Amino acid sequence: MNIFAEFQAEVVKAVEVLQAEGALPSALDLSKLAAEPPRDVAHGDIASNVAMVLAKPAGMSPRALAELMVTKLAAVPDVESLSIAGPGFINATLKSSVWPRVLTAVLRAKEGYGTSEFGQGRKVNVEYVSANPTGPLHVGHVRGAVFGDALASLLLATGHAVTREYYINDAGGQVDVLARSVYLRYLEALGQSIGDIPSGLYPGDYLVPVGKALVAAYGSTFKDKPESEWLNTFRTKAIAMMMDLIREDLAALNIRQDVFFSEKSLHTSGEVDRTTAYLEARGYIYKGRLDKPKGEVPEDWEDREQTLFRAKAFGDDVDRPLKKSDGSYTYFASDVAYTKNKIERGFNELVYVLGADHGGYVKRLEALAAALQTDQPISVVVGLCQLVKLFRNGEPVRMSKRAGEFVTLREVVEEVGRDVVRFMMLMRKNEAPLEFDFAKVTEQSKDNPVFYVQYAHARICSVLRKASALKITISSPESVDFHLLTDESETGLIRKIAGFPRLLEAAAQAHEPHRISFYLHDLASEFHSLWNKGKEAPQLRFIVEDDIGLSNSRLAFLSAIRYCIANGLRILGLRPVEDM
RNA sequence: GCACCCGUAGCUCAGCUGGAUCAGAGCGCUGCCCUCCGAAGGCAGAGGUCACAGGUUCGAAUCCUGUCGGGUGCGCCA
Repeated sequence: MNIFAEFQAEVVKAVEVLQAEGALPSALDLSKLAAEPPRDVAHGDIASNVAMVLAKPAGMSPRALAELMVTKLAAVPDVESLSIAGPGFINATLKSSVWPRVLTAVLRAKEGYGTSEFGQGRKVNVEYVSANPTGPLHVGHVRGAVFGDALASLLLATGHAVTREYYINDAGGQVDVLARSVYLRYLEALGQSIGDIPSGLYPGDYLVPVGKALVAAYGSTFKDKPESEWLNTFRTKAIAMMMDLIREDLAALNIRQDVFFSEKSLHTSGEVDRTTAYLEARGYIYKGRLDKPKGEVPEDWEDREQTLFRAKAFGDDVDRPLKKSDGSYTYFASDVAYTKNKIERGFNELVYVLGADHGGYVKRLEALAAALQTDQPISVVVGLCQLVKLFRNGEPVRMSKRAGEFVTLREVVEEVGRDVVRFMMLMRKNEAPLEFDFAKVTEQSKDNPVFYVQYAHARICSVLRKASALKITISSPESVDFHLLTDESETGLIRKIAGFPRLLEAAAQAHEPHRISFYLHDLASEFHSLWNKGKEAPQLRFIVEDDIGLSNSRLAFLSAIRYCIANGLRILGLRPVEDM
């Protein structure tokens, strides 16, 4: 049940009636209509901007149009009263009978409350993490991982068909470096002394088990053999083991992706060749020279003719090379084939979650989709996640790869817990930088938003336990008398709960899961506030022992709040706690 | 040089895609509230020319242009 969506539908209906009567022009753009909670509760329950949005195309003043609308909307069953305010807002106050229905709907929907068919028919691919398969994930990956995962859940909850995807960069030079690094570990496992790992190779200890596994599988077969004999085998094995490691890291954050897509497979399947030919056939490829780069010029830069994709024609800053000087494909060529592959799988929307350092990719990804889309338009959404600054008791945590001091994802999760990590990553919108203080996020106080929200849930559970100990049980949702809830804190909370489905839709549309975090914090705050009112005013407590009917309503009401919090937390990927 | 992101209270940030007494929350500071379903909480005070200057319209923190300041990136690396 979404009172805003329902009212919106009534507004549209009223507009259509007025059109049929000839009072309004037949062609009107209704996409800007909104039914939203007014900023100020004194204005009523729902505010509509119809009159202001349609005034100009209808050739009427907003107030006059509002008057007209009101004559039609007055007949809507749930509406108690309507008023026209400010520049032409139509404010609706709903009948008090609406609120019990909202609560009943929550209790019936349970874990499903808030979900909708909003995105029905939209097939969305969310690609996130996609870290190179050369080692475990580190802190830098955490934010994108959590953001992508929560966004995917949010889209799923709002009715989109979602595929969570990881693109494995297993075709470039970095995986050869991995194989060579692993070869040293192999020799080491055979008892050879390898000394310091030469620079240019991956020094991490996490490769030691790979060396051992290779000895277990092949014995000393590859000892003293030229690279050409072992490179492929070692690379394949190492990538597989690194991906296992990465999957475990992700699991520690409660992340499970549906598709792990291999870049290499695009080459072996011939898709890169095919897509290149496809672009060629459309005249999107030409031979040409690029200008010298403006910033820091790489030392080995040379002016030469290249095979270029006309990215500029699709909004990119420069045309992009498809082949290297040795004739092999560039990474970008794989991207072309990969995008084509996604489009052929039928996605309407491609979401890319990237780190802020990949901001320069946005235009080329959009250009690719534009060039490759067929009859169905593809929308591209890029979620850029800004850096996370780590602190420990206010002191910045230094991370330098040289000194080997980089913090792994696993270390962070193990130190503060996965729910805390997830929630903190979602307390900011993705494009804002984020501060993460190890000490603060584990603090058990209201300063810590994770705790604050979890505490509200636990408190509710505590009351429900208490009630059940007193043998007060909640009757069926239909028989609860919610009209007994009349305090303004109570009605305020009910309104808040009623707004949950709308919030999820808006968050999904904007691709902003952080809105859920803020909503939950607000909801928790209103709940804690009501709780404290009960200290001063015993008649406001949830359990009123000499009034079973009232207690019953309040407990059912509490359950509704609880579903709301729990559902929000679950979409963010956290477990609601019943006890702390 | 170019592109993208950001600029809101002393600090960290919201502001629901242009709405209404809208300039907000938390922290910090000050003063209150436990005989009580969890005080691990709550209530109240205070603070900002929404970086700056123009523009668009019924209406701008929000959209456009320019300036200043911070971040990121900019050929065959992935």
